[in-house]
Amino acid sequence: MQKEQRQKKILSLIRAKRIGTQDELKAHLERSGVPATQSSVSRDLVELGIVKHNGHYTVPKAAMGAAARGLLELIKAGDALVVARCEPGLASAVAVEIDRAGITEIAGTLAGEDTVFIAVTEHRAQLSAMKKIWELFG
Amino acid sequence: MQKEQRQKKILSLIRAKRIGTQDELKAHLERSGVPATQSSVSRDLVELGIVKHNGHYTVPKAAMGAAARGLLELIKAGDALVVARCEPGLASAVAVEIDRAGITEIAGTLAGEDTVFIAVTEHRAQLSAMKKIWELFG
DNA sequence: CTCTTTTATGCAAATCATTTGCATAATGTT
DNA sequence: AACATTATGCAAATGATTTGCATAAAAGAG
Repeated sequence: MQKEQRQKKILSLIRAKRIGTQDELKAHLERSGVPATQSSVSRDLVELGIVKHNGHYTVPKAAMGAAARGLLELIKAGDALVVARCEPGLASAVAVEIDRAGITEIAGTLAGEDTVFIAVTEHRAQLSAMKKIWELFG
Repeated sequence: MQKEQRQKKILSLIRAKRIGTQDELKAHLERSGVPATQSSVSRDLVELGIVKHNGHYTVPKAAMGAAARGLLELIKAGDALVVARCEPGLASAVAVEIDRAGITEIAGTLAGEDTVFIAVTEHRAQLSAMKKIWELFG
């Protein structure tokens, strides 16, 4: 699936350069080895909440919501574990928020200082749990 | 998708009647117009956390004895992990009790606030470890 | 222990959902 | 208006989940 990778690249490109059109963005993406079409770029921008302001695209605060609440990244670990990296000291807060969401495919969470282990019930649940967590913090 | 509907029916059937085998359950489902196979029923029962007790299936509720000592539920997580959900603050106590029991298929435990991760040595040990833990607290 | 019954699971096919690109419509700019 | 840019309906491609079959594993009976 290209989507996730493409959207990450879009975020970093837009933070780094001043980009004025979707075709320009498409060109940059292709130059960094990520295929793209204008259609997909258009849909990505909506999903990421990126808006055009003064003639160029910018990442709004909303897209940084997860980091603001401590969640930095989610990493798959084996078949039934997801590791959440957090800002130092915020792992418990992140874990509590995840627990409260009552996501059924999550078997349980264990928080350290800046890391949360999130056990999912089975492999097929791993991806959807990750999606739901991102939504929670989005 | 049949799955959701089938699982709902399974829950109500099991609460209403005394059902002893998966084939029996399959027959009841089909009589109420929901197609089913033993395979699917088997997988549904796991997903719903339904367990056979005294020769018939029941919707699980944490045994009183277990709850009194903090253990609320046991959940399989992937191949070699079991997650124990506990009353807030009692996870360490539960973990200590499990450790003391010296269950050989348990490789180790890690307790948080209300969650214990229980690593088992191999997949085939997962179910029997869960049984032994329930016995411990039952 | 062996035989029988019951339950679990690897695998491939079927089903269902998401993502994509194309064509083109809508919108904005000059 | 003419041109540039962005959005969207739709069908095809891709990916994920669910299912049934066949059979393995486990539990139970004798």
